[in-house]
Amino acid sequence: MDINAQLRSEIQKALQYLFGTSTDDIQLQPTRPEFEGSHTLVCFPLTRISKKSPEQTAQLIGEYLISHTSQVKSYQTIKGFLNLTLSDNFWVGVLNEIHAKPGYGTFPSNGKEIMVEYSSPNTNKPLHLGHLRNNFLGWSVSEILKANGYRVHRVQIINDRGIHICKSMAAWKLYGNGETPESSGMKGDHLVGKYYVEFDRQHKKEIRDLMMQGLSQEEAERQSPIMQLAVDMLRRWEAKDEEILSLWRMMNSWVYEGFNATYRRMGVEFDKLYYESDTYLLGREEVLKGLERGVFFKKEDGSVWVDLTAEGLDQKVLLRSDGTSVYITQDIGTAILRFRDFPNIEGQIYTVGNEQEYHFKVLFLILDKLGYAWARKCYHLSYGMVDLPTGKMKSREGTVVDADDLMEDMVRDAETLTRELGKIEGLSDDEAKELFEMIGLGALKFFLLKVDPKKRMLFDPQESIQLQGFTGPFIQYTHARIRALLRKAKQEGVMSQSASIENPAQLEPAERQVVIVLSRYEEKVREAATVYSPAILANYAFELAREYNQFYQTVPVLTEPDRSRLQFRLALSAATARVIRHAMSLLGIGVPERM
RNA sequence: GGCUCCGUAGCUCAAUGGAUAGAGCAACUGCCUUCUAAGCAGUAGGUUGAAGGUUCGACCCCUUCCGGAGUCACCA
Repeated sequence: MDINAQLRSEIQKALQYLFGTSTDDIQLQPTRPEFEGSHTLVCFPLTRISKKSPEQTAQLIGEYLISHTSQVKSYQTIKGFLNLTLSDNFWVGVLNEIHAKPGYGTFPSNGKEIMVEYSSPNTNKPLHLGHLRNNFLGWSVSEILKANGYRVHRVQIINDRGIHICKSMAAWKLYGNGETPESSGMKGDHLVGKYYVEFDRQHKKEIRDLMMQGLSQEEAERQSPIMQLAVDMLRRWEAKDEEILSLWRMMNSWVYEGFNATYRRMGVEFDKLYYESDTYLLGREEVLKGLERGVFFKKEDGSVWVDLTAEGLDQKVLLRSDGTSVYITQDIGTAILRFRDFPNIEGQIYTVGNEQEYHFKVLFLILDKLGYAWARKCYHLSYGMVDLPTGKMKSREGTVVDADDLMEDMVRDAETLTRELGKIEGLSDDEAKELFEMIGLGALKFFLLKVDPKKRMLFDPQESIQLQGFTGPFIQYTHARIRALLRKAKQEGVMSQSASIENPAQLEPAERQVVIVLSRYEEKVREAATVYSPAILANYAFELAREYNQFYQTVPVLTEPDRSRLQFRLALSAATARVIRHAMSLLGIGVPERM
């Protein structure tokens, strides 16, 4: 089945036969579309072995492959490139295998477990566009790893404590008049976010007033009454003051309810949630243990540090002089707790923005220093920020794109266009609604996933609602069209009963191209996992859909009189629909039966 | 300032050190009396930020420079 591996081994045999020695460095690549063939052997590096020119080397190998293998039908050499054309017979066999393999694209269990963290929001405001990229990425990478045979645990760390939530609490206490999600009809996370914004407004106002009275900016920021209230709340929270704790629990519960609704619509789930309030103390203990063992050191003021100068970094504080935790302290605790909870995982993948690259470098080094072997298997899945045409998203400047609003907009646009195109006849209201949701979310997810995660990307709302070209809906549409075709074939009774495909005498170029693209799917699933990039599959799904559309446009299916050709085309269509569905599901995107 | 990442068509993005650097959008031209035109075919668009170097071969590796972003908190 693995065509590359087959060819590689045949080529190695050829080298052995022709030149008396071989190499593992066989450079096989897809043939460029402007040339004949499907696989290209780059022969320049082989001249060391052959002691001949690249052209001659290519020629000799080509001749050998034709006479010694069943699959290579002809070859063409251009400069040092050996382009191999495989027989149509072989390609029919390939399609047969794909067709007969329901799990094409899913690999058997490799016995390994892995943990993927994503989302991990603060609890003081609703999710935004950046969280969407994060969540879609985390979900998709999890699906990709599962398809590659891993058992995956999806988790997040919820940053539920700290000054940020106390700010929302303080503003609510002062100005909320007991407002609740029920009384206001507002989603809980948005309600709490409203008071976070309110805090900032008040804080700024108080700073202005205090500075007018002659205080410095820094003093004013600290002495502002609302800031002092928030800081006091944080102190009382750490002292387990019941009044504060119950306010904190109440407001966080509002947020969780809101988050859950957002996650539901996004289509993401988690196997286990970790809360910072549960792990920061463990982190503190671990740091203290490390201090005893001499892994860390204490400064005169009582603060605890790690020295990473030997690793090319600097010194990092782990506990403040008053003994309290900093950000990284709880991450240490969380990591250790997770490996206790899931002793069989071989590592963790942290889906976190690239602004925290330094942080994770430090974290993994610390865990390593503490003697945890798994630290070396931890990976920061670092992704680039999402920018707007107006520049960077800034919550304080109100330029943040809200996740709920955006999803709503996308679905509404999908609905408008679908109605305009008159594509909802025959659908019930529920079915239509489901379709709009699938298209809107599909467009959004695809837009965010088609770019290499590592790269920062621009989110242009105008472009994201596009449903043509390199988009999710284009691929969904291709799938729907195939399904319609297959329904009709069944209805007309032209669908073959036999499981295997008959061999048409010769393939149309468009048919052959589709099979070639289909045959590359599993290596793409592998590659996506090794580089943690859903973009690989997004690009692949697009390429497949495009290739199929070309076939669909140029080759008739249902009206084809030749029985074996008809069956081949139906099988080709069915396999394409299945691979599209599979690839899209790895992106977290559904595909419709009609649209 | 130190470190890291990024500069590819007007815009958004592709391209394991390999062929004439490819798609989508936008622009322009065609194709619905045949399986869904959210489609297909075509035209135009490039000194891959600049200059050197390594290599049979460089968007990719190395050096310098220019431009942009991130980071270097007893913030998270």
